[in-house]
Amino acid sequence: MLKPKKKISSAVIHRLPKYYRHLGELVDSGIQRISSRDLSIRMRVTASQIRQDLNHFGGFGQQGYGYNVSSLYNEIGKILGLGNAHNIVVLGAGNLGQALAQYKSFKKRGFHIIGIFDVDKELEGRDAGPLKIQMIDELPHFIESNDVEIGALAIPKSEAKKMAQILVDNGVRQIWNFAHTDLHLGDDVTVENVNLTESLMTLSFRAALGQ
Amino acid sequence: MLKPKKKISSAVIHRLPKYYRHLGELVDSGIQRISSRDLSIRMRVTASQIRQDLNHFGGFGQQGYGYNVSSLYNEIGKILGLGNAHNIVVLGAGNLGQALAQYKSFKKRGFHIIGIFDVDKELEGRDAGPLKIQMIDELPHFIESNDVEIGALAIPKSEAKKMAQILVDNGVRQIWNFAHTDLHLGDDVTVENVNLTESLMTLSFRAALGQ
DNA sequence: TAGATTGTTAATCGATTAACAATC
DNA sequence: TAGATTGTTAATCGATTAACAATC
Repeated sequence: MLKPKKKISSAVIHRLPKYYRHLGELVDSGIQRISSRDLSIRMRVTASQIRQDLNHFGGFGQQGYGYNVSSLYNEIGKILGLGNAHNIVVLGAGNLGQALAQYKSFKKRGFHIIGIFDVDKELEGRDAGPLKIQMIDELPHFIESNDVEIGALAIPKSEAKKMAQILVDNGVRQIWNFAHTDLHLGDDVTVENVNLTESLMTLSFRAALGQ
Repeated sequence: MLKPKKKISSAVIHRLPKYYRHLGELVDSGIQRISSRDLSIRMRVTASQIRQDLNHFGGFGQQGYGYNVSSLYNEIGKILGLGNAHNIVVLGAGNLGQALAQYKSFKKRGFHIIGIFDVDKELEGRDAGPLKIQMIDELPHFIESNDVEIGALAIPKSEAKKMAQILVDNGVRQIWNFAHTDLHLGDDVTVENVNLTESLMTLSFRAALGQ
């Protein structure tokens, strides 16, 4: 990964994948160069913001020309660490866990779900897409013998803290948390929360406000 | 809904459901009053921010006392519009669509998934939890005869724009978009994007940055 | 009453936008 | 070269934090 000049704000972190997505679309449509202005129109942001954001990581453009689409696409991919594979285990083989395990889009970005685990004996050995559901007590051994970077928690909040701790104790440092609770696992563990109910409440509230 | 004094920032909108969640936990644990300071410690934000946020909607506290937990919980519920039921239809009966249709937590907040639709004839009439999968051409009639507020798009991005337009044409004004594309449907339509792949990329990038 | 804690104004901080010299 | 557009500095805007008078 390219080393950023200074601290990257959360806002920039969230915009990088969007630049990547839009540039991918431009690559697909055969467009070879683009100015910050044209990209800004496409993405509905300001050109200034695009130039500021990119310059956290380096000068990828050329005065008078703009940006080479495919090379910028590749550079942002590198910044986001998409060059290497990222292995994921899913904890919880309910509907959401199974949906995650079978979601096709992750693989395109190098994220591979390589295991799905549950506590329910009933589910042991059942298929979840290409995977077989395993029992949680097999998890430590599985992590040890596979290069697991990310643990996804698709379990009730009552289980979340305990399961997260098992992941962390076995060396997983990235938690993708779908449980409705905040996890505090120490400075060296990164947690990304996805709270679908709160997302829905936000939608409904924004609509009521007319925003 | 209480009428806010001035424009509510996106940051505040996203924090309100978190206040609601934490206050709900306090209610459950039998705590009857709390100061902004104690709540700030619990939620890992500043007390100042809590007081500022709440005062967008009214003065819910009392000097020298703090906030009454259950009454603040109820007030925020009202602000978020949780008093009334919100009906949802899910478009797309793949793994994600089916997971959403069977997700238990929405109902607790008054969000009811009342229909799930797909284009695939193979799926017609199959069970998705308590619902039967219907065909998309039944959607306009379904919306007309039910009070549908929200449409959830759990479909590929190639279909998203067209399906969103069907929803909007039939009067749905809130789109919960899981497809990997931006939708621009006019000022009177509220769109909430949930891009799971981008969420994963964000997690991985933050971990690489050590944030 | 004295102590606690709010609601609100003022200060600070950080992110976004604007401007423009550098340069392809 | 002339025109276009970047990278970057400066200005603005908005959100967060601090401070404190009001008051329960």
